[in-house]
Amino acid sequence: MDTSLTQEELRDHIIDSATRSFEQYGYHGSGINYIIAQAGIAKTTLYRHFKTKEALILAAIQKEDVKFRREMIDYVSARSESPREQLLLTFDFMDMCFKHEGFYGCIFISATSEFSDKNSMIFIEAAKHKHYMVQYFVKLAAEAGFAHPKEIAAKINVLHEGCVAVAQVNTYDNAAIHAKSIAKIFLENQG
Amino acid sequence: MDTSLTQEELRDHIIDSATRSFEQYGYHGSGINYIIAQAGIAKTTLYRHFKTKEALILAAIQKEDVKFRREMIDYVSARSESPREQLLLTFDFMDMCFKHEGFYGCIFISATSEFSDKNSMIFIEAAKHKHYMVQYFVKLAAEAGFAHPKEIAAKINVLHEGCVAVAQVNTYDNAAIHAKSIAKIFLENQG
DNA sequence: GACTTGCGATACAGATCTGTCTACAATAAC
DNA sequence: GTTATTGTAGACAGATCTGTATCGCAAGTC
Repeated sequence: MDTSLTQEELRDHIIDSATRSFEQYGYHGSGINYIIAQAGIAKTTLYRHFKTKEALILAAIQKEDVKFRREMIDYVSARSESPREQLLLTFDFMDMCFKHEGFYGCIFISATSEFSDKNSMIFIEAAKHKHYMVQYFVKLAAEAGFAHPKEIAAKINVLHEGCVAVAQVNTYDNAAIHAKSIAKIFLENQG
Repeated sequence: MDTSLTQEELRDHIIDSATRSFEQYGYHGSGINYIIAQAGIAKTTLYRHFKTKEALILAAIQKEDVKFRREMIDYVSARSESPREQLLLTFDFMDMCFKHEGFYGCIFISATSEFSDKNSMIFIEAAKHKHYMVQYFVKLAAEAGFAHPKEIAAKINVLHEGCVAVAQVNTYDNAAIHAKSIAKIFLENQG
């Protein structure tokens, strides 16, 4: 690295750099040597902060979970106070994500693809993120006064996952906008 | 292998065996040695049929594309002659897929995750499958008489991708049934 | 019966992977 | 000044990966 960083900052820098690599090349496709080259650090440094590659992956997933949800919540909270509106605004947030250069898909879905053993730590952490996402949708649906917030949330979640997958394959498909318009129609038909 | 197979049958057997491995462990996670052990063949045999691992992956993707779409079309065609009904029946087909033991997610999405370079043959072949899927939805939507079949198809596609991703993380979520009920409401509101 | 073809088994080459080790520099604490 | 800590640089071990080469066997063809 270049200039003075605290241990915490350096650790974050390693995670961020590794995350970009995981996004682009997947977990198995991202070698330790490549990761440290991208981060500009020595191998010793990486292994001082993370005992194994799996520990690095877990840290990356956990950090991305917190970051993604915080950014999403900030985005929608800044634009509306209505829970129902917020449910729909999450799709605008997704749309913004897709247009970012460096978007290659959902690293949590990728994690469950590459580590399909449902007892593995990596699968569990990735699934945890998806669970938190649904919980957030449940909260908004309940606040919006829908009769069956869990069901609403599960369906909003299907639309979210769907637009991510479509955007991953076909970047310029307005997948999030499509998902939003479906969500709108769907919510309007819930009474 | 055990008994007499034609070259074509053996080739198919290798592809099927490799596909199961790719589904469970991903492409980078499936080593050649593991694949041949699972297939019960010699390494020489594999490399006689496929020049490289990439060629094997491409063959697996192409075969799965044809197989999946044929099975889906057969499934819905056998159950209804109404294009509109068929659009909805695709979700029942997905539900059936998810309940199969050995379902680990969509190998086409996994392919685009692990090989994100949009110029790579693997990405292109995987994207081709998704394109064929949308084409099929367009055809059904047009036959059903919807005014904007392409838009309908794109949205049905979002629901498809969504329920696959949800099912991959949480197998017992009735994701396909949720997607179907959204699709139903959505189609009813298209006039 | 000789020859060809396809497959199994396995040794092997060469690359790459994860993770450890040693050596050295810079900085802060005492 | 000494010592502990944290970093860089990179050699290295050992495993694993892709792909090739060699050998033997079985079956079909001439």
